[in-house]
Formats: sequence, C-alpha cells, structure tokens
Amino acid sequence: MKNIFALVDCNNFYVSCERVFAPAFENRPVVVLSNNDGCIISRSKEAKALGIKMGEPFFKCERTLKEHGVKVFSSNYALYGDISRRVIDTLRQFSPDIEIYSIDEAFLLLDGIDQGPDRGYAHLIRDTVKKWTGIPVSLGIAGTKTLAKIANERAKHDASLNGVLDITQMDGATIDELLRSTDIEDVWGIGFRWANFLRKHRIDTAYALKKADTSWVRRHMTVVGERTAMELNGISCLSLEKAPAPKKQIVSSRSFGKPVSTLTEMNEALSYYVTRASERLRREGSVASAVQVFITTGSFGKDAYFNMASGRLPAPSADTSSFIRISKALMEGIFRKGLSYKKCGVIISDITSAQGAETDLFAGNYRNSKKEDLSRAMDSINKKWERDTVSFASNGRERKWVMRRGFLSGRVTTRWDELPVVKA
DNA sequence: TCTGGGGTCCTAGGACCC
DNA sequence: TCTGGGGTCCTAGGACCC
Repeated sequence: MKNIFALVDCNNFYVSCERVFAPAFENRPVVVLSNNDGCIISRSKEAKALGIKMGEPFFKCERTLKEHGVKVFSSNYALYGDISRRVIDTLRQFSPDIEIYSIDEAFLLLDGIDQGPDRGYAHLIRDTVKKWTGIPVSLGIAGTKTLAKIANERAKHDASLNGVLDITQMDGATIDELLRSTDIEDVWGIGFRWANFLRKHRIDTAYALKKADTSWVRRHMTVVGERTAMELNGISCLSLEKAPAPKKQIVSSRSFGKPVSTLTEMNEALSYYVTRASERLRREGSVASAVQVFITTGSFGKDAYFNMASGRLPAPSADTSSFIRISKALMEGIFRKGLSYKKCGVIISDITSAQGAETDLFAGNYRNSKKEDLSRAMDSINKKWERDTVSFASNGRERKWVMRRGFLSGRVTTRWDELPVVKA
C-alpha cells in the first residue's frame, strides 16, 4: 500500500503565536527566548534576515537586538500549548489519521482523500488553519516522512510555492534535483555529528545519501541511518504514530533565576519540579517506581559540580508526596554546602500503566491508593482554577529561584483576567 | 553576572545464568 | 598451547528530534 504523508509545520511557531495577539509586530523583527531568558529559540523572518542565530545566548546579542528594534518575548508555554491544540483541532477536520509530532508539527495521512486539482486540498488546509487560528503553516507532501520533511522545508523557503510542495506530483528527475540541492545536514535524522562524518566521505547532499551503499550506511550509522537512506529512496520505513506511546521517563528541571545555595531552597525547587513531574505521570494514567535527582553548578568553568542520585519507591505509585519524600532524601546525599547551584531536576522512570501495576500485599508495600486519590483531587482543583491553587507546603512560598521571564506576554487564551480588550 | 527543557532510539559491554 | 558456549537483562553512552 502506498502512503501519502503531509507534514504540516507552523512557521516560526512561537513568534507567530505572539503575533496573533500583537499584530503590530507583523512584518517586524521578533524573537522569543528560552526559559530563564537564556537564548533565542524562535525568530521571525525579519529577525533571521538580521543574522540572528538560532540558539544564540540572549546576553550576547542583546545590543544588536536593541539597535535593530527587535521585539523580544520570553517564552509563554501556556499560550503556545493552547494555540497548538487549536491548530491540531483544525487539522483533524482534514484527515482522521494524524500524528502530533511536536508542539508545532503534525503528520497527516492523505491516502484515499481526494485532493482536488492543483493541490487544492493542501492550500485549503493552509488557508483554514490561518483563518481559524491566525497561525501560518507550510505543507510538504510525499510518500515518506523524510521526504515530506524535505518538501516542507522547501515550501517554507521558496516564496513561489505559496507554502505547499507536493513531491508525489513530481517525476523522478525533478525529485533528484530537489535532493541534490538539499544539504546533508538539512535531512531529518542527520544531526551535527553525522553530517560531519558524511561530509568527510563526500556525502554532501540528500541525493548522495540516497545513492550511498546501504551496507556501508548501516555499518557506520546503524539501522537509524539506513532507514533515513531508504526513506530518501521513497521506501517508507517510519509509519504514522496515531496514539502517542506512554512516556518511558518524565523529566522536570529548570535553571534557577538566581543561584541557590541553601538546602532549604534547593528542596523547595526540587519539590516544585517533582510536583510537575508527578502531575504529568498521572495525566498519562501511569505509575512509576524509579526516581533520579540531579544538581549542577553549571557546566562552565572548571569548578563545575554535577551529581546525581537514584532511588526506588517500594511499589509503583503516582502519589506526589511519596515522590517528594524520596527525592528529598536523595538530594541530601548529593547536596554540597558552600556551592552556588544553577539547576536541579528530577527524572521519573520505570513507568507502567496504572491498571496493571504490580503490588505486593504481603511485603506491606501495596500501592497507597488514598494518597493517590488525594493527588488526583489536587489535580482537578488545579485544573479548574489555576496551577498551584493547592500544593504541598514543601514547594515553598517565596520561590526566589523561579526562572526569569522579563518579557512575558499575557496568558491571553487561558486566563479570564488576562483576556485582551478590544476597543470599540 | 547572563548559554533551555523535554524527549526517543540503538549499540556495546558487563553481569549473571544454565 | 590452553582457558565452553549461548542466552538474557541492564546500563552507559552516543546519536538524534523539537
């Protein structure tokens, strides 16, 4: 059976989200910063044209940004997450088979869907998303996900294509032409290291990888690289994942806005992250038994300290307080006095479904369902009102360590009191 | 002063077992 | 010269993605 994948990708997603509610910044350079206002993670077309790089630390380019009048936003995940859901809901109108690949990308399966003449369907998808959500998107259509990615990239950068490139409509020679003009590092699945390796062997373009010796690719790049090469040849190896697999690990960590040096403060931050992680665990309908805690003073400078400790709950659980208790015990083992910490975090793993979770009644380590019920009750209150309407006291109240977000826009779609006002 | 956060998959090698 | 062989499980490390 032949597949037709459409990759729908939001253009400069975070910037586009900010512009929906700040239309004055349309056609003007805009960037969005990572957590803690650390570095640039989204740039408008105009900002890219100014030579601002992806991932560039904010403090390094702050002056350039000011000189060019670039509008700066801190990242506002409440807003981006909400708009992302709206985009996905819109896309569901166009195909029952959809894979949410990331916050700003989705694959649609278009098999058996009448696309009309002249890629009419793809343009209809694009126009509808724009009209309903305000977000501009591009579409790449192909017989494999890897080729759809390449088509999408081209659709985004070649203005004459109007945001859509469908390579199922192209002949072999034209496709090869496209692949010849695609740099090897722009192929999905080829990162910095493999690109360097391949270039050393004169494989500089997507086309060269397509034509490379399969067993050589497998030997040096494992089956992962081999799959990429096959997908470039039009053989679909990566299928559409409709239902997201349950997570195998849940990480919650954040750099501090201000360095933390006392165990009390460190435990507050840790307890806050553990709360977030166990919320996510419950949302997935899962329980877990392994916990890792890590702290670091930052990786810059030779006095850097990093340490990590792991432990287990007596039985799989989804109860926040159990995770907090064990995490604090682990923290005490790795916390060194007199250091100035930049970051801590927790990793929850050994995750299983809550239904089938094992219990051992005789060892006394059966799951404490009362505690889990309490956690769930807290979830529903916090969902109805606002995060941390109820929380464990160990999370602290002052939270001097919370991340910096100096340029934050409002939570305009998720908070009544921050709704934008339209003037008559 | 100031460099994000959250994930996945694959392989090699050691421990352990019969 | 020679030190069994084959299987599974687990972990660390390396690669990638957004």
